Amino acid sequence: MDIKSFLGKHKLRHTESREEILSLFAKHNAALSQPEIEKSIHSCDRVTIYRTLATYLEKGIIHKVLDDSGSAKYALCREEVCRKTHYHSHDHVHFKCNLCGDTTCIDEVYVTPFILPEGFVIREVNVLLQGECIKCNRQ
Amino acid sequence: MDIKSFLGKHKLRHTESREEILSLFAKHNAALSQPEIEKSIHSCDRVTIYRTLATYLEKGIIHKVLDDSGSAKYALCREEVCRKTHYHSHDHVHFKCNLCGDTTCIDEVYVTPFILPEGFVIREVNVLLQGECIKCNRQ
DNA sequence: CTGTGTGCAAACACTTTGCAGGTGT
DNA sequence: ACACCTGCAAAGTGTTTGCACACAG
Repeated sequence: MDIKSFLGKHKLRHTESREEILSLFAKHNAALSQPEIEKSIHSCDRVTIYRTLATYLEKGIIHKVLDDSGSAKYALCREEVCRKTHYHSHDHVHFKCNLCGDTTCIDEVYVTPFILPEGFVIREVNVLLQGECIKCNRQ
Repeated sequence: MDIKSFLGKHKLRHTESREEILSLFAKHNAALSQPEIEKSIHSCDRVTIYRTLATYLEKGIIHKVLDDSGSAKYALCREEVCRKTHYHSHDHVHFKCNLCGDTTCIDEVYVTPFILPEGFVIREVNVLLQGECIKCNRQ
């Protein structure tokens, strides 16, 4: 899918920074943080990366991924997920490998709904599994 | 339970900072971050709080609580939980209220085991539910 | 007395903000 | 042409480290 028209669909201007950051997300399977993006992309300023992430987050193009690494990580929203519900319900599982450090979205795993005591309202569900991923286990 | 002997049991010296920080955790139901502890305790240095948290974490007295607030939060381990398994398996649910900002441990809710594709090994399960808590909903 | 804990200073890492100038449409 | 995007500088916030001194056991 063409990035230029994708950005247009979200009423965003097509710029080099946005193109590069978005295609970096598309290439990478794992969630990315600003510091990680900065290491891969040298053509734009650090602040631009922060602002682009904020913009993409606002437009529902990426979502925040919980992580204990100290810096916020983000991952591309699957088109289907974003279309399904208006309130971004990213109720899928994230897996963080303690060996390679990658955090990836696992879409195949079903999250059993949580039942809380009456009075609680759940708006968002975040599941982070930590352990060793299939890639590291094979090496 | 007496804090002095509790610390002794973990082979830790009894000091004023440790006493204060531990009793703050005991008093509070919600998870605490270093900045929050610093606001409550003025008798010790900021760095001492970080180091005490690191020590308690190492000894399994507290555990890390996932949160999107930008600063790491910690909560007391329930005695029973820590005794049950040697590898701290804090497979309980955390609930963060978007109104009051408190993150609390919900021990009553059962977490259905997650089944991942072969090759993945799960060492830790973290569930963070976000929404509105019972306290805020009633006001 | 000895090893551990603490305070202070400083550095480091991540993130946000203001402003002037550049660019996409 | 205009609104929006970017770079630079600076400041704000959270966290770690080194070293000398203090104190618990």
